[in-house]
Amino acid sequence: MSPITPGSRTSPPQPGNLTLLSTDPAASRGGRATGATRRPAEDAFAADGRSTRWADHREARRAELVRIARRTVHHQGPDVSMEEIASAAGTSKSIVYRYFADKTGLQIAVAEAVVLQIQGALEGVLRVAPTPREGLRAMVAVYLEMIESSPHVYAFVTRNGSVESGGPLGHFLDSVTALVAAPFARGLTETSDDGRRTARRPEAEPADATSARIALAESWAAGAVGFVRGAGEWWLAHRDEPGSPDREELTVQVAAWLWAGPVGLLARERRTDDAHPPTEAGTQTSTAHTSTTQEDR
Amino acid sequence: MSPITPGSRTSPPQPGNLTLLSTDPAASRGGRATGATRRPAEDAFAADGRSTRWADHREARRAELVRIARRTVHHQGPDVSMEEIASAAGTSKSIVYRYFADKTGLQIAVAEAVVLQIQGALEGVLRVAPTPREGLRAMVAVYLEMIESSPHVYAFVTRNGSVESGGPLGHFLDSVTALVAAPFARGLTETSDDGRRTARRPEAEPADATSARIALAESWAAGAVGFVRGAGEWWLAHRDEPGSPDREELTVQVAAWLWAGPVGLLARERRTDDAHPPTEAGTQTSTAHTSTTQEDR
DNA sequence: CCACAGTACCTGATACCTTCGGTTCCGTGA
DNA sequence: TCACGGAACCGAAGGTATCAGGTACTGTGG
Repeated sequence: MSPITPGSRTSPPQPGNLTLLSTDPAASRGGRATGATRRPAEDAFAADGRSTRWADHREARRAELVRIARRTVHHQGPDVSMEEIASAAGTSKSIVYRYFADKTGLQIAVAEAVVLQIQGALEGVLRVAPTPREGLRAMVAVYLEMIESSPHVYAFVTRNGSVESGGPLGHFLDSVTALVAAPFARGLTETSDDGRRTARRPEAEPADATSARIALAESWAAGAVGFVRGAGEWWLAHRDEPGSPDREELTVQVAAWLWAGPVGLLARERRTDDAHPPTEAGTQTSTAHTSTTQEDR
Repeated sequence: MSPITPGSRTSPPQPGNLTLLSTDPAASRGGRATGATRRPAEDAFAADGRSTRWADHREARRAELVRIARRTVHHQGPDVSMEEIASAAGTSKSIVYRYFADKTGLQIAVAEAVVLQIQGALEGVLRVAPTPREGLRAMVAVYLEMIESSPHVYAFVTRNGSVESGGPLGHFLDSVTALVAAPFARGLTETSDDGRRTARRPEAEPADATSARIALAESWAAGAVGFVRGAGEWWLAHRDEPGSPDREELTVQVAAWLWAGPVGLLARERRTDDAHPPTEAGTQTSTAHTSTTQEDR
């Protein structure tokens, strides 16, 4: 492959922002020299053209590498080495390492691309049928479609390389969780389950209650994503066995479960008791206290 | 540590069978010389004393290594190398590799130990309060207790090394899923949600309907485990933030969600419609068909 | 105003280091 | 003779260093 000269201005610098969910601290691992730190455009000094001239080229090249990595993973499986990816890109490892700090950086970049695509698909569906019920079903559908259409990329993106990558889940699942939590948290405050606004708690809510409600939404979202993940991976492994549902059946089933669970429960308890915090502690709160693990023996 | 000579008969050879869920194909990876293949007791030849002499020593040593590995992971984190584990055991890598085929074999063995422990704790709780509702709560509680008391071991056991390890989930999650699916599948056929027997479909059910019901139970179990996993890992990462619930609150919440979801849904639809398959396809079945991923571009 | 030297950055390659999973070999002891 | 146990060894993979180019921007002298 001939070297891409910066003057050629090959492709437009990739749609929207790749920094979705940039609040994540480890997102900075994505690229070592993305330019956000040393771009002199906002600097006091005038922009040195020798520095700025590579900006869009870098972006394009990086996106290209992400694309190639994704394709390679799709074909070769999630265990591809960096050398394989580099040679698939017609270059050598050092180039890849120039754009991504390490392998998890590349993984994060691929995950961001996939999340962006999921987000797009989701928005497309929701623009057609914007009921919350349908939104949930669309999320499940999109997730399962993705998992089926490219299980290798899914595995690559889902896998968490080491512990020290911020959260315990990979960034992909984190992003998806945030994607799911946002409308749910909104619905938790504003809308009822039939889509009509009810103006719950319009004002004068203590701050800790707010954060508790947000935490509630996030924990549910994490669990819901986990549910879809678990059911999806189970299905991926068992879908050839007799009696296993096909994707659409599973989609409907999982969406129904999730819908009947938290959303319906919240709607029900809101209908009956509003001041009561939504822990639904109807049963006793005594934990098992079985002291399950004694690792230190 | 002094070498354990085979005649010493140190510890009893670990309670019950370690071959829990031995239907799993990759469970044979657990140990290269566990004896299932070359134990001469069932062989045509008479038991050679020189061979049988080591049998219990092997078992004890293996269990000891599992214990040490677990302890080491608990302290050093899930990224310990085999050499670290070996030196923690006061020996060298080759010994470890004599008892475990590879690192995932060791991982599986540790996972089996943990699952065994979870199972024991679960049975203890259920012997006290054997209602299904309480069973679900106990499962969630045990899982979250484990995840909290030793996140490193949890991470070690949960992580799936490569793709070619049978299922996409690690054996730990597979085992836990089976653990959860079993009572649920039983309850799906026999008991109602209030614990009274209803004798549903006593006979003359087509075989495919049976397998479909089993698949339904398993998919729900996989999803439920995923839900607990997702919520638990989210909680592990966010529990220090304001508004986050403590473990007991989360336990109650998650159990309520899961209970209200599938179990309540099944109970509800059983109450209304029995012949109708439990997909609850009240809404339209048209999938999104957004064709989310095009990896091959 | 313009050519030329210098500079800043990129590309691509090869060799190298380190870590770690896994294997081989050999001595030893019951 | 058999298994044990240690230590050296191997190969793969992530990641780094350094090299030789190459191209466009910048400044300065004629």
